[in-house]
Amino acid sequence: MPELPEVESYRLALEAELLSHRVNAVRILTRFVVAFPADPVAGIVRSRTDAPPARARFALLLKGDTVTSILRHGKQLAIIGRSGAAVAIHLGMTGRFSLDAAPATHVHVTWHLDDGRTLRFIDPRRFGLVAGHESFDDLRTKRWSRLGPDALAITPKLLAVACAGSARPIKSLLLDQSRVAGIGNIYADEALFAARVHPLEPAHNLAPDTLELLALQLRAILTAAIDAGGSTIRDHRMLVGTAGSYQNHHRVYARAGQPCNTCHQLLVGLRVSGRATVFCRSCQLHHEK
DNA sequence: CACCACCCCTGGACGC
DNA sequence: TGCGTCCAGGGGTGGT
Repeated sequence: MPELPEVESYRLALEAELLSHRVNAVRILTRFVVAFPADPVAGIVRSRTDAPPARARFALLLKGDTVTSILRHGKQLAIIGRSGAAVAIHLGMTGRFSLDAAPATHVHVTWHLDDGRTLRFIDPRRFGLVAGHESFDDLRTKRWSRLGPDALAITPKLLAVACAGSARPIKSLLLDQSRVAGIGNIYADEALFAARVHPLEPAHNLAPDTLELLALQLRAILTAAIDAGGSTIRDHRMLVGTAGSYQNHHRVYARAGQPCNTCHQLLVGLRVSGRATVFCRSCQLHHEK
């Protein structure tokens, strides 16, 4: 569920709360969600049956380190320590952070701070990942190099490059993190509606002015969603338990069968790349090149 | 390269 | 109340 706006909201909150704080201790409660790129395949997949991490590995998760910066690319975060170590965090579908002392289930990793607070990584479905890297350079090379340009900084030119030569439906392409990083099912549908683009339109058919509008709408919607603290669907919560409010601005997501806000025709649901997709048949047209 | 089925998981909604 | 079933949908893998 967390897409770029939700992850960026976490980044801003973590920046405000963690910067210049020391991590006294790190605990791994679920080895399953933790990976170290030095492991044979863990650069890509998490290490399922590994022995407990060696003591030195905890330094890669910032034990004894001081947080100096928090970065984001697409839906992934990097928490950087003064030593240079960098922790990559991918929230998957149900991952979240908590600084609450309140008890929680599905807590997998905890960072115990110098002021007594505890940062928790919580993820019921365990699709998320916490990965310790020796440096941000290592993290970027092994993890972020496979991602396309960040969606928040997308330009018509970058979007045109991403779409070039691809006959895939534009919605599939927007969801492909190696083409553009950060867009998930909610914001893909919202941006396509705002740009009046049909989700099944082959990507290479989009005319320059359509690409320009789509890039513009993507940035506008992602920015507005960040300003609203993201979308709160089900129990997604921000760092200290507050909810985002952008779900109140969704115009098509999860609204199949309801009237279009613009033309009042009933919105249509279909599946694209296995994802539930909602669009308006009269507002979102196939475009001719 | 693109698409698909399948898998990793749990919780909430819904029908009976 | 409780049980079975479906759905949510990020992303890796392996097959066609």
